[in-house]
Amino acid sequence: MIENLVIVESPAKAKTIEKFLGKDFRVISSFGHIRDLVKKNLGINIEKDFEPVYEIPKEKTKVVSDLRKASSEAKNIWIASDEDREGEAIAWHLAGVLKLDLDTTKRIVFHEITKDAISNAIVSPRKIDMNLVNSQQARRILDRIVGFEISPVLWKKVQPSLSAGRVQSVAVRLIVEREREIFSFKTESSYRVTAMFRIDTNTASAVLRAEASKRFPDEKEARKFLELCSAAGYSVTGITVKPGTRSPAPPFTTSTLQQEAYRKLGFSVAQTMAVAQKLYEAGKITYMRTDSTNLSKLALAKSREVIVSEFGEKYSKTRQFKTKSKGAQEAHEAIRPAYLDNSNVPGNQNEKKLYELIWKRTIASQMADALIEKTTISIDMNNSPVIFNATGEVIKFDGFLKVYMESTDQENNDDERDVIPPVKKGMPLYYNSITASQKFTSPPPRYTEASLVKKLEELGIGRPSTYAPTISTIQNRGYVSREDRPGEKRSLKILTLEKGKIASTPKTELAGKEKSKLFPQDIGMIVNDFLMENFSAIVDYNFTAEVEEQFDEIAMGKLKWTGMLHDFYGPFHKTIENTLEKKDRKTGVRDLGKHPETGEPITVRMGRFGPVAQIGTTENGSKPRFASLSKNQLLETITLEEALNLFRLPRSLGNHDSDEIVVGIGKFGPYIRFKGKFFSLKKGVDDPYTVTFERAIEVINEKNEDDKKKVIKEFGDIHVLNGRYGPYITREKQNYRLPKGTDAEKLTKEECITIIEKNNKSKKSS
DNA sequence: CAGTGAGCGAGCTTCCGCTTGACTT
Repeated sequence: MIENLVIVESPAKAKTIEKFLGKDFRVISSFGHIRDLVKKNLGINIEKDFEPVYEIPKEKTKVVSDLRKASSEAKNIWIASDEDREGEAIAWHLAGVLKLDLDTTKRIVFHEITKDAISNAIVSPRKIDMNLVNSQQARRILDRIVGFEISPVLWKKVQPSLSAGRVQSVAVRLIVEREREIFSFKTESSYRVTAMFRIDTNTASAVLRAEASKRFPDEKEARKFLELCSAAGYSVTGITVKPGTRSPAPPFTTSTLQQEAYRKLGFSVAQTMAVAQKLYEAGKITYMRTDSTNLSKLALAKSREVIVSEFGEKYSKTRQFKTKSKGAQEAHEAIRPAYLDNSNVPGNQNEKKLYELIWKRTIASQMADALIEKTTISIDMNNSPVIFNATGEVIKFDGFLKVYMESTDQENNDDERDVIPPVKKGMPLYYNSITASQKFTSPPPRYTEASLVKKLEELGIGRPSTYAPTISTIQNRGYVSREDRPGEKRSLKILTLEKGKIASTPKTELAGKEKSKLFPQDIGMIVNDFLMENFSAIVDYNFTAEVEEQFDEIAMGKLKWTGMLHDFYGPFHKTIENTLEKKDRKTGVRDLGKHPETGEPITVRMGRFGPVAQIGTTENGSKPRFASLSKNQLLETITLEEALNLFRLPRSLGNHDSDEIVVGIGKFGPYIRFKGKFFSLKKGVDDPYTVTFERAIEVINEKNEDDKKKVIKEFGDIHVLNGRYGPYITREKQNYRLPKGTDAEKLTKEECITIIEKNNKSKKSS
């Protein structure tokens, strides 16, 4: 039996700490919270002053029995859960479940996982802070009330199984509102003029790229200006050289790691967290769910050592960054390598890449500023007030840039900076070419998973442990979807002045191409509008910040937690009742107009099986016709013409071999149906609205030919087929893998049956 | 794999934050 027991939240942390504490201490983990509000029902006695009803969730029973056993064997128990609201509550629940005396239970916290910090903590325990615990209870209960009272209203008024919550509903709102900004955005264009000057009459001399200080609204104005340019004389009128500095970004928090891993490595938010978890469990990095940019003294000293030996003394600059995000609780360090001398680690490709990113970011944060020199040259025209500006940037000292440069969300960076050739004030310049290119304004960008996390963090909504799950939730509910869009070609004009002549070149560019962006879905927009109409206080961007202030007051002992909940619940519950009393349901219905031939009304709305278009009504006994909207069409933006088009499918192409050929659009895109079989139409090759009878037969024959090639052997209902991953056996819609090294061509019926039986056995036994 | 839109209704769904595996393909 070991006398001393320390309980922490994470098993990986337990392992590390046990090493520091030595033989007399046993360290075990609670795996986070061990007790929560009951799963079913509200779990709160509203009338009894919001008394919570707690239970130990099923999946925690084993952990709890292990904890009970360990604590009964120990003489001294330290509870070392994290130093924040949730950690304090975990400590309190532990004390309750393990029947520990609140007055004598030793509560300790580590600010960093080092031997000194841990030994110091052990000798100075405190009591559990009930004010902090109560602020957590208030947070937990408020979230439960919001989620479990609004969601059932959605089931009644919109659709079953929907959900609403303090965090997820705001995330959806951000995406819906951004989409509407994009709908209403009006693209404008103007002409930007850039000149390539040379510094003397010799055509081979150095070139200076400069941009006109004015843009021109249309082609006519641009052309007029180029004509002036053609006749103008140019001279350098000003040279300014400004020194500047650039500083490194702070070390990673969960949110910034997710953003950079997306920008630099293309990781999804969930993927980043999964890879980071692996690195953490292997002891390669510190804890990955943190809102702090702090580095331990040990890490600061070690970084300095590494930087000085790798790059030299002048590259080192020790910095401690202040955490600026709203509502940060700073229970952990920033995310950093556990051992800073390792610039890389063994592991799979993604682990290596993410580790390197973390190493570089951490090291760079402790390096010197980069020194830059920015040069601006202004060039006058002798026949126009418009001036040209050339800018160039020279890095005088690279500093932290030697290791790491933070990326931005902007995709096209027009801001090119060139090397400036030697010029003097008053010097004449001569143009090689001057170009006016049409430039279009772009709408605000759609959110990526990572930029949504950034926005939520700015608003102080959600926590490092919930960013990734929240993003999954709003996708799982069908509120938003992560998609690519091919974009559309758009034509633009370029006017070029060369040797006194202006030529016009038409060009095309791709506009609106999207990769892995979050798009709102119809149900997300309907739910959002419903919440905005009825629960505007909850989806207000400041709601979380306001309740957080009150949680802080509870934590400081200035506000009673049950009183706070009471003040919130009164008006909130009234709103719930008022909303339930309203008769109408929210279907997102839109009237598109009348059928051009029959005059029947045409509407779109959310139906039982999704968004649907409808011609006619059930009035006076007539039967309406229905058609599902296709993917990428929204109730809010579909036009009458597009809706009418939906009713043209499925359509018959006529009979072949005395069977009908039908063309339609299904779940998996456009298809041809013939003799009960489906033949996919390829995107961009065949259009289901215009495909002909002859072409359909071609598609059918091609597919049948391909299918024949797929068959290697046939024994009654057993087929040996060629699949994506090589040959396999199929029988009664079940597929069976071949043992390694089998020659599919030589298989006999008996051998096939043996393989099938073997496969079935191993499935049952496992 | 590739529809469905008559209407009723039993029984279900749902939150946010802590933490990791145990599951399946």
